[in-house]
Parts: sequence; structure tokens; C-alpha cells
Amino acid sequence: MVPNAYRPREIEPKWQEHWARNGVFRTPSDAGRPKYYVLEMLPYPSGVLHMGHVRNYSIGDALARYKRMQGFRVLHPMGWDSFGLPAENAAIKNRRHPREWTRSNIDAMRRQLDAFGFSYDWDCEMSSCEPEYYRWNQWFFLRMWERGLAYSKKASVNWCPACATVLANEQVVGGCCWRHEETPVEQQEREQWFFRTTAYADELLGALDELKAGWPDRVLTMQRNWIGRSTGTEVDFAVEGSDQTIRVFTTRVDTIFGATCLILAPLHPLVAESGFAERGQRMATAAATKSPDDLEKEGFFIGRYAINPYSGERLPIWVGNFVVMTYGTGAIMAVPAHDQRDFEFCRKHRVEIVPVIRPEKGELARADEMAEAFAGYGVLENSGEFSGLASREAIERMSVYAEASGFGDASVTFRLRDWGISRQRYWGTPIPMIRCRSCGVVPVPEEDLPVLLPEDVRLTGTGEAPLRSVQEFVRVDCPQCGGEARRETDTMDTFVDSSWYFYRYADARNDAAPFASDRVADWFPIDQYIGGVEHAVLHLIYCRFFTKVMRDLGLIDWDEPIRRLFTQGMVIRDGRKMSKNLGNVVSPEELVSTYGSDTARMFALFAAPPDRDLDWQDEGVEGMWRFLRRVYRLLDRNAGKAAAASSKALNAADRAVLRKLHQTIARVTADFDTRWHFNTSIASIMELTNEIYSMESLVSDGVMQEALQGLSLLLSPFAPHLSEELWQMLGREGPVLDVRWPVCDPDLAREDSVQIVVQINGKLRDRLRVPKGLPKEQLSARARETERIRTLLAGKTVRKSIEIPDRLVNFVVG
RNA sequence: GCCCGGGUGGCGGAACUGGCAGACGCAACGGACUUAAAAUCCGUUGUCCGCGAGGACGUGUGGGUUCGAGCCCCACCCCGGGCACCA
Repeated sequence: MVPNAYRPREIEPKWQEHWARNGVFRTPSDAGRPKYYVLEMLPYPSGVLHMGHVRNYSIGDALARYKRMQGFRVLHPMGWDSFGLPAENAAIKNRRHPREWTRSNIDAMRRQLDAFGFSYDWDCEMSSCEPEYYRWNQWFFLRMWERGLAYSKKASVNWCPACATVLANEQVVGGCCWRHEETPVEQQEREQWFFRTTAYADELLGALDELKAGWPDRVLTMQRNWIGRSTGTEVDFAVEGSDQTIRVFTTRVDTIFGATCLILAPLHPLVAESGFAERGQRMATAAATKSPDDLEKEGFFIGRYAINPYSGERLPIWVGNFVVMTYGTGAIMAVPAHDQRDFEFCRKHRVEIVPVIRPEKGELARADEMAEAFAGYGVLENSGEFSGLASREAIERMSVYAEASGFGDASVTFRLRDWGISRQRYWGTPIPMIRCRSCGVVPVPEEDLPVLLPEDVRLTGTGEAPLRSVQEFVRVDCPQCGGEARRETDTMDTFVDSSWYFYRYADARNDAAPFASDRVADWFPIDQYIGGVEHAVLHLIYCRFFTKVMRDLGLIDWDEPIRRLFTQGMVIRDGRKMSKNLGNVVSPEELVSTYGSDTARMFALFAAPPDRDLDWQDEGVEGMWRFLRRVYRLLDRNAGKAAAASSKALNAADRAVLRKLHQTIARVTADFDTRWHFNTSIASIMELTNEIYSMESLVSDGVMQEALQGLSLLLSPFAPHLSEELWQMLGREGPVLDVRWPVCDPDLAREDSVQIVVQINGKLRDRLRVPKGLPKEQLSARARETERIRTLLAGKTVRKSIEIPDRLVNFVVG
């Protein structure tokens, strides 16, 4: 008889079609079962699935299938982050409309995802570039506008000359654009729309504690740093010869008697006012394009003085390239004796250094002997009435004093800034605002939503907003006075789209509201979110912000959208991240056509634990392919055997196979429930397969059936097509997704004897097999009896012996 | 500079609570089957010494705790990532 071969190219499409026809992936609706929401980060529809996607979605699908087999009703949706720059660039290059280009990419990618057999419920699909979705972006914008959470202001913005657009602070990486890492970001003044993320700064920070249980520490730390809360004092310094004051923020007001000058950010208004506008501008640009490491501390004196409100001293006002306008007040007091940066600046520019803090146990430093600043807390000296106080207490008392005297406040400053969402781009959500000559800024009335993105637009790739040239779009009657008015022509940052998309999945076809509250309440919070760590601060802060806004709008009644977050590692090949430029990409489509998707999925999970970077090796794929074929052959030979529920006594091989089966069930189940090390899950399934192979001719038919059924089910989260095929070969009814996950029988899994290691002084000297659970005394006695140990211990005194049941005995001899 | 990860055979990785280091897989080598190849199956494979039984060494480096350390503590080196003149 010629054995049948494993032919994934036949069985995979067959089962995909079967699943689709029978609606197997549709979200179960029976309210009796507990819910589980598994979410993977939605892709940008570039048209091509890459290995990072495959890894991400293989993890998510394994979990979704496992949970479903455990009896949960699982929501497992997928959608498209389909607005964004690449569509516009492609349109310019290929003369195709972004919508057409995007939609055909989505179709292509949906096909690729389906070719992997991922269990998505496509009935929940959303795509952010469709008006059915983006109208709700506009709706949220209007709600925020009403509450003062959306506002416009003229602001100095980050401008990327390569993208020809404004970037959010989060999109600036080391002074350069996140997409064009070689292109320095420029500063420009523009009227921009902002979301007031800072209104929730304290809450976004405080709630991180609640997320500890389910989020990686790394992400929490990154968010904490990003929000960057620091407490301190704001102090006004009067400018000599004017009624102006300069406000500075400091965390160390206790050092203020050691302040020897003020330093302004190059873009501080007073710099321009004092006639140094151009010089300041130049300095700001130079500083923005260099990393802090190789930026010399430059600066200049503007010829004016300010008065220290505590000491009455007269301090020269400088401009410094290391002072940033966007943090605190854009001005600092320099205390060179107690701040290393100030120290370097003042040393270089020959500004006086005045120590005023001495270490708790030590002398006040002498200015001319200092090699570096003393930045620690200590005791105040030469600080007027505050002398003698410890730093901590002084900070408190001096803040109170400032407030009482009316020249300052205790204050809290955040690094987090409001989210600039305006983009001078076509392919995004139109901002639903109108500017009227007589009424000013007027929101588009809700009944006029959506503000549709016009289809006929000339895209040039230059800096102006493309919508500006579409007269039918721009010209509009003012909703208030009916007069001539103009629409806002900027579109929204695409991060707005992805800030709430996962709510839409729960009620994707709602055309009266972004979603119905009861439907999202049924599914939220997301039980498990899976994606790349690169979104730790952008997307994952914005979506938390949106949830808090939605809560305050009364749409939902929870504070955080995501209970558990999992960040998978990158896919690496030849020691570097896979990328087209490096020419080291592996095409998932090719893998599917050579080996089938089950092999690709299994290997993506087997090659490394999912939270670590994965080193891609083609030979490894080959090995996985061999394994699946081996499984198939095993089933092909044995599937026909009778599943007799035999009362016959089990032979030794039967017991061994059943033991391995139930041990494997326990291991795989534990991996799902705790640490997600699917590499070890799969390794243990391989061991089970090896065990069945080696016992193939010895086990009874009933046990063989039982083992093969178990094997098929254990494989199903990882290799669903093969699993479904095997299940059918075994004569069982599918779909496997609706079969209950196997349960470990501890009696069958138990080993009846264990190997014990016998050590002398910690060195391995012998092994012996004893019944499991043998108590210490007997263990020790048995260990002394073996011939090797008897000889080795002869004539020696055992000073001490350590017995660990089921593991080892260690004799300590003198 | 600060904050996270990580460092284990030729390679990817395993060792879950301090208890046999190297599971599982890859690669390599030897063998079986074959006219041959592929596929498959069986076996060997941390290093060194030894004909052998066996022994010594071995988880980035140096120290420590312990009957016992890949795992805990201290100091340091290297790789990856994040943050960064944040006042």
C-alpha cells in the first residue's frame, strides 16, 4: 500500500473554504459563556504580509483558538489602518487613486491572511479610510471641541521636509523624522489642531499602577518616562528696567541662592524682543538637529538683568542652546554649583559659581576647587533665613514663601504635551471645522457628518495641504451666519484612527453612533492585546486617552481599554531586522506555497519564545516541515484502528503513551495559561510524537486512537488545517474549533518511578530509580546501598546528608 | 549618562520554585534502504584525558552566599532596545 502524503496545498484551501462556508469563525453570541476578547494590532494595508505580521497573528490565533476550545465565546477581529502617507506616495508614483490602491491592497492582504487560516470574524471588519468609520473620528472631534479637549493654536511644529508635513513630538526621533531617519526636523509656526492629552496627564500616569498585572514593565516604564511628571516650583524673576518678569521652573528651589544667571531658550519671546530673533532661531535649529551628546553648550548674554526674588541679587540674562522652549517655562535659573549642565555652561562662559548646599556630612565646596557640580541633597548655607535647613524641607518652605509673597508657586510639570493632530495631507480624516470671516472657527453641524474626503484631488507631494486646491471642498456656507466660509483643509493624524478602532469591532455596522454602549460593554476590556513594542508610547498612550475621553462623554464606564498587553519580539535575519532595503526578507507567500501555512505558523512560534527577537533560519523551516509530515504519516498508518473503549488491561507501552499524552496536555495547557512559551509547547508535542512512534507496534488500538486524537487537538492552535484533516481521518466530527480542549488526567500523567541523582560533596556519583514519592529516610537508605556509593563512602564519615524526594541525595563527607 | 532586556554546544533555543546543564529542533558525521539520488529509518555529536570502566573541566569575567548556583548577592565586561541637556 502506498502511503498518502501530507499535501498542505490541497488540504489548506479545502479547510479554509469549509470554515468560511460554515461560518466557523463567526463570533459566538450565546450569553451564557464567558467572553474573551483577543486583539492583534491592525496592519497598515501595504498589500504584502511580512513575517512580523505572521508572527503577531500566529500568536493571537493560537490564543483565540485555545480560548474558544476552552469554552469561551471569543471575539477575534481584524481590520485595516488604511489612511496614511504610503497611499498618497503610491498614487503620485503610479497614478492610481489612493482609495483604489488601498482597497486592492486590502483585498490582497485579506487573501493572504485567509491563506494562513487565521480565525478572524470578518463580519466585524473595519477599515479606517471608509466614511462609515472616519465619520466617527469627526464625531469624536466635535465632542472634544465642545469640551475644550480639541483646540487650535498657532504653534511651533515639527516639520519634516521629506514628508512635507507636520509631525507629532512622538514622531520625532533624535531630532529627525521617524520615517526619514536622516532628515532633520525643522521648526515652523502654523495654526494647528490639538487634542488636550495633558488634561489627563495625571490620570494616564496614575492608572499605570492598575495595569501592572497585565502589561510588560518595559512598556509601563516607557509610558511613565514619556509622561514625565516632575514636581517643583515656579518662580518669577523681575526683569530690570521693565515691568516684565521671567518665570522659571525648578525642582531645586533650595539652591536658588546659588543662581548666578538666568538662561532662556533660544525661542523664548524675550530673546526676540531683545533684538536677537534671528540669532535665537539659528541656535534653535542647530540644537534640534544634533544629539545632546555632541552639542557644545553655546550661549550669549542679552545685555539685560533679572532680580532674584529671594536674595535681591542681580543676575545676567543669557540665552542657551540646551534650554528647550517646550518644557517647563522655557527659561531656567542656572545654579552652576549644583547642576552639572549649568556648571558646564557657566564654566565655559565665565559666569560665577556660588555653592550654597553642603553635603550632610561635609564642608561647603569652594567654587575654585570644584571639578563638577554637587547635585545631591544636603544642607543650605548662605541662603538667608533658609540657611541651615535640609534640602527637602527647604524646598517645601521656600515654595510656600514664594506663594505667600506672590512671586511663585509649587507646581507640577509634565513632559507630555498636547497631541498635535493636523497633517497637511490628503489621505486622512478631514477635520470637521470651518473658518468664517465673521463668526471665526465654527464646527461642522453633526447632521452634516461625515465631511467626505473629495475623490478628485491633484496630488503633488509638495508642502501645501492638497485639499486646499479643491474649491468645491474648501468653499462652504458658514453654518452660523450663512456667509462665505472655508473648510479646514488639514486632515487628522492616522493615530486618531487607531485610537478607538477596537471599540468599533464590537459594533462594526452601526450607522447611528460610533458604537452602542451595551455592545462594547459586553466585550470590554480587551482581555489580550498583542503587537509590537514599537507602539509602547504612541498608539498605546493615545488609545488610553481616547478611552478616558469616551468615559467622560458617558459612552462607557471603564477607565482602561486593555487588560493585558503582550509585546512580541522582532523578526531578525542575518543579525538584522528584516527589511526590503537589507534584502533579507522572507516572503510569507512563498513559504505558504512551498510548505503550507501550518509549517510557517509552527516555525514562527517554535524558533523563539514570542516575547524575544526571532532569529529566522531557513533550515529550521525545513525541520518543521519534516515534523508535520511525520505526524501525517503516523496518522495515515494508524487512523483506521478501532477506537474500542477497551476494558482490557493496559500494557506497559499503553501506559507509557498515555502518560506522555497527559503530560503533554498539562505542559501545553500550562504554557497557554501562564507564560506563552509556545516554543516549549511545540517541543513537547514533538516529544509526544516521538514517543508514539517508538511505541507504534506495541500499543493497543484503543490507546493509539486516544493518543492520536489528543495529538490532533494539541496541534490545532498552531497547525489548524492539519489538525482538522487529522481529526477527520480519525473519523471524528469537526470543526475542531468547537471540540473541547483536552484535559490532563493526573492519574494517567503520573510517573510511578523516578530517577534519583546521588551526589557526594555535590558531585554526581550515581543514579538510581525509586518509586515516586519515596520518603527521605528510605531514599537515603536506598542511596547508601548501591555498590558504587558503598565503595565511595567506605571508611568515610557522612557528616550530613541532604535528601530531596524525587530528585537527589547528597552525602557530605568530611 | 539613566532605565529595561539579553549573554548557555557549530546554530536557534531548553532547564518553570536553588537540585542530573544542553529538552526539542537545525547542522554535521556514521549506518540501513536504493542501480543512484531524494525521501525515510537507526545511531553518534559540549570540551579535554583515557583502549576501557571512568575521570576532570564547562552556562560572559572576578568574587560571595549555600550541602548544592545557569538561576540568589556584590563588582565588572560585551550585545540589543528605550529615554536623554526635561531644569
